[in-house]
Amino acid sequence: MQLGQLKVFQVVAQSRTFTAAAAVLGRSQPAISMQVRALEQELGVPLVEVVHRRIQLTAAGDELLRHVDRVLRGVEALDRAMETMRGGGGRVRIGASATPSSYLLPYRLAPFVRRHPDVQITLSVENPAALRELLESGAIDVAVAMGALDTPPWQGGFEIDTLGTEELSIVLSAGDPRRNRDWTIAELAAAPLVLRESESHTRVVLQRALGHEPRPVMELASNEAVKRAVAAGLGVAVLSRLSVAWEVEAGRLAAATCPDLGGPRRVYTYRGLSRRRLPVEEALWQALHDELT
Amino acid sequence: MQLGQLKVFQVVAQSRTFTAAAAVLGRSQPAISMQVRALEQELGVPLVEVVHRRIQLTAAGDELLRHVDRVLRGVEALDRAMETMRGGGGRVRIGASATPSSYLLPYRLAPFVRRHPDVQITLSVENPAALRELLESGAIDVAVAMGALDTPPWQGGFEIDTLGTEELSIVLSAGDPRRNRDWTIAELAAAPLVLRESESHTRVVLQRALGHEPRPVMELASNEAVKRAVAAGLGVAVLSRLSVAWEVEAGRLAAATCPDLGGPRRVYTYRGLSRRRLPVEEALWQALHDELT
DNA sequence: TCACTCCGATAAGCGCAGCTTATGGTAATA
DNA sequence: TATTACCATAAGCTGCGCTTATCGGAGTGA
Repeated sequence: MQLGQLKVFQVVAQSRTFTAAAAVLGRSQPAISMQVRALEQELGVPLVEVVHRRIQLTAAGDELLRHVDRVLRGVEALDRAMETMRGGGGRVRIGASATPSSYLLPYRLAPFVRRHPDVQITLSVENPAALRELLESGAIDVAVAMGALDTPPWQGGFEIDTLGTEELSIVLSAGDPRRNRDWTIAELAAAPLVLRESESHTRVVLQRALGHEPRPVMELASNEAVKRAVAAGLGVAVLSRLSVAWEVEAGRLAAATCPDLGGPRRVYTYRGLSRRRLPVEEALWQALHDELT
Repeated sequence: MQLGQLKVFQVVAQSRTFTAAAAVLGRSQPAISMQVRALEQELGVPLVEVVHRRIQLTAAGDELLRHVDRVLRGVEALDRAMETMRGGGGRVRIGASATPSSYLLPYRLAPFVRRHPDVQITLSVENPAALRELLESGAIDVAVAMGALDTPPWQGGFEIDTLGTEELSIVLSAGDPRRNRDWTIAELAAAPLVLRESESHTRVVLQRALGHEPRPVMELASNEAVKRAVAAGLGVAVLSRLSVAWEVEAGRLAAATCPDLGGPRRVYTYRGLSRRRLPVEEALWQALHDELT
């Protein structure tokens, strides 16, 4: 069965004569007759008959017409969806680790979303290992991570770019006298630490700087929970400077620096290397890096 | 766009390699590659890519797959519907005038419906003029009428058969002394008549027998209403004997005969002459006449 | 009733879409 | 590095489906 045959049948059903249907379809009359007969033979039921020089659907033809209408509407919907894709609409799936997804990406995505209101963006929060896997399997189109993702073992790997820079701050309660100065690594090691779970990138950096796995007094699942813990005087945290900027500005928390943790580090964007991309995907990638100030 | 291409895409999307998809479809690998590429070119979007030796759908391909699933499900539904038609299922539309549709057809249709529980029968009540038009336009497949329908002016007309016989009775109230005997036409002409509306076949017969248009004391829209009027003593009615059999038997009404109205007359069945028929339609036509006792 | 007209069916011919086999190139695997 | 597995390309062929030309038949008007 062919879509063309169904279309022919639909037009025939709405026409008075085969000749008229042929004119509508821009084909010759025998072509129409043959198509309809082929359809009848394939389906094994009579579909049309000519009575009083007018096309008349049989009961089977009547039933078929309903189905054909439904199928062809489905094809039209398909065409429209692809047209949208072609024209720069569609869907982009971003995966990001916690800090950029909360404190960095919203600012970068906002102008893009305003310019492309018909584009649907999905932002999921994952740890770096999951990001690699999702990107590899095609479940996300773009990954954003603070550190370097393991590059895949086979040739090519990912295309990598820089979204911006990020710096770790030592986060203190509001009145802490040790604020606004450089800490040594020894000083940090001696302080009671409130940290995110062990999969987070901050933990990796800390472990490298301390020379051993940090032993936090408390381990919490979100940046916000960590901040509240510090504010409550439970200890000292190490968080992205971006994530505490508002609270420091408002005087609810204080910050210090620690050069031994390494200076500003890049936030990386990843995407498949040789992937064939939709216009939206390309536009979003460009937007992410163009907005860099 | 071709249904075959959509099917190929669907299989490819569910396969790991083009070669595997080709095996499933029983075609060669280049055939699959070409079909997919043709689809991509026609739709103007990339659909699949091969990453890590595995087929990977792009965002557009993912979206397309959903639409393709829907369309192909629609085609399957279509096939099933046609299979039903082919196998003797389906729908038959009958048009009949009031008396046969109430007092004759139910008995004839009952055994057929019992034997074909998946067949949908539509029975609509129409006057003879409407029946002709509906049959002619294909809106009904079979017509049942008491008298002869005007045969269409062009060659062929309808196929006509006899469903059974019917006789007009004079209907009287239960205690009427004039029951159970032959009336003369003059006697009938002198009686106060309660009749159906002027389009009914009974009126045509009466008019012919009386030599003029009958002048009823009351004109009612249904057989049941006429019976109640007679029972209430409003006058005398002329109705099909079949339609009052129950009431006469129960003693609620009485009947008389009138040879001048003509003896038993046939109830005719009509259908289009050269119409191509489904198995159901043929079976119903046969059943209508086979059940004749 | 007969000629006229309109429409669908049939036949012959042809162009092209789409399949096949054969082969080359490339990425993952040992 | 050799091997394997897979996709892309090329060339050739088959057959589907279109076209034009023509016939036959049914409805229409004088």
